[in-house]
Amino acid sequence: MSDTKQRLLDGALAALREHGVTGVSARTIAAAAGANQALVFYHFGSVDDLLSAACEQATRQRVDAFAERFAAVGSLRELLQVGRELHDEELAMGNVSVLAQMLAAAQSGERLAAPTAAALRMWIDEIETVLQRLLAGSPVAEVADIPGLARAVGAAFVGIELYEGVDRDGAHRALDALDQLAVLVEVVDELGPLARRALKSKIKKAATPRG
Amino acid sequence: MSDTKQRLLDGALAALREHGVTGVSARTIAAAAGANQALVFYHFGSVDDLLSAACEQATRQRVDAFAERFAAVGSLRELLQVGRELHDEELAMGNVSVLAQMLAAAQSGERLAAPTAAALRMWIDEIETVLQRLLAGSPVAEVADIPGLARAVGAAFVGIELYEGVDRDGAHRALDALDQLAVLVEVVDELGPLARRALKSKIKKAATPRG
DNA sequence: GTCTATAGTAGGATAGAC
DNA sequence: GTCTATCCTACTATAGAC
Repeated sequence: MSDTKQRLLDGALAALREHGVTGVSARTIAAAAGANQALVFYHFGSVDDLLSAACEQATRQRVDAFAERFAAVGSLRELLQVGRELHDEELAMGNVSVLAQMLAAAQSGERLAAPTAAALRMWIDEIETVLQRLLAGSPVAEVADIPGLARAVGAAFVGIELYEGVDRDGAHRALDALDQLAVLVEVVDELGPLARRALKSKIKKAATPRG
Repeated sequence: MSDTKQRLLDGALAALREHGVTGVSARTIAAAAGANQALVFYHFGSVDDLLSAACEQATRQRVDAFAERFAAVGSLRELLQVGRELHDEELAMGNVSVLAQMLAAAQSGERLAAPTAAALRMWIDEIETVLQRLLAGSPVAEVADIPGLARAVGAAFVGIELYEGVDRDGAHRALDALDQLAVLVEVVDELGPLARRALKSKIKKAATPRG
């Protein structure tokens, strides 16, 4: 990977951070990269392709950087805690959630949809692995589709990142509330075997998955 | 409200739907409204101000249209069900979640932040009212901050809307999983008084809210 | 691979006729 | 209130020198 190409990838993220998805352009990216505007097209063909590549690479790196922490997660609260660390680090790095910006742009920019979905998928896969491990043998696994839950968690996290951008206190309060809710789920999971069996039978009766 | 002004408000939503936040402009809005481009500035001063006004008005209308349905909600599953109806209706109307697009734009467009936050707040307030009613006297209310939960739910919903734009099947699966999870929460809520008291005491011990 | 220059397009915003 | 016309800026993308 040539030095310039990498600088453009980094510049794309920087431009996304600074100007947002509405203000990103070959020119703002090149300026952030300290490179010439024409090189965007020489190396990547189009701005969208550069953004896609940058999102893919950045997400890959962030996911790898958090791999050990995900592997060490032993409870839902700890999973949420890792989520908050991720959230805080992104914030400290000045990231306005690159992924969320890309998702918004991808709603109508069809060419961005697949690369963006792939990037979000990386996070979802990590979450799915953790949930699978945490919830094995729990009543939750009896009723809920784990891959579906992982998708819900990933998407919800993106939503909260966006929310934080317009209401920091509100987002903080939301995360605290989820933390408290996680306590409840864990307590249920730690119920004695008798209570759990009763719970399971109630769940079986109540569970009528909607089509 | 003059006819043209209203057509511009509708046109702003249409342009947001069709071209996304990256493709919206005074020209695309005016085209969608069947009006002259200069009228955007005459009536609203700037594109951002028009977008803010359109988002505010549209959200107000949608919230009002769902008021009775929110009032009729009697369980968490029903709340989720109303959320899905909302989601489906937005989709059928061709809305790519106007609010999510605005949130993305608001991350770096400072002038959009406050109006967008206010619009999201309308949904959050509705959710908060419902949760307050549903969870009164439940173990959940003992541990979790209801306004915080409402914020988490609202933000999560926005995230899922965005996710749907790039992976329809994945979003559907996520919502199904949440539906199944809601069953679990309800079952907990319907536990006998004895089990509930045990739960509460466990919760009290476990609950150590993070600062 | 990197630069300058430029063509062609679209955008925000205003002035002024009607 | 609405329109035309216009200014100026910024954008994508390419051509061609180096």
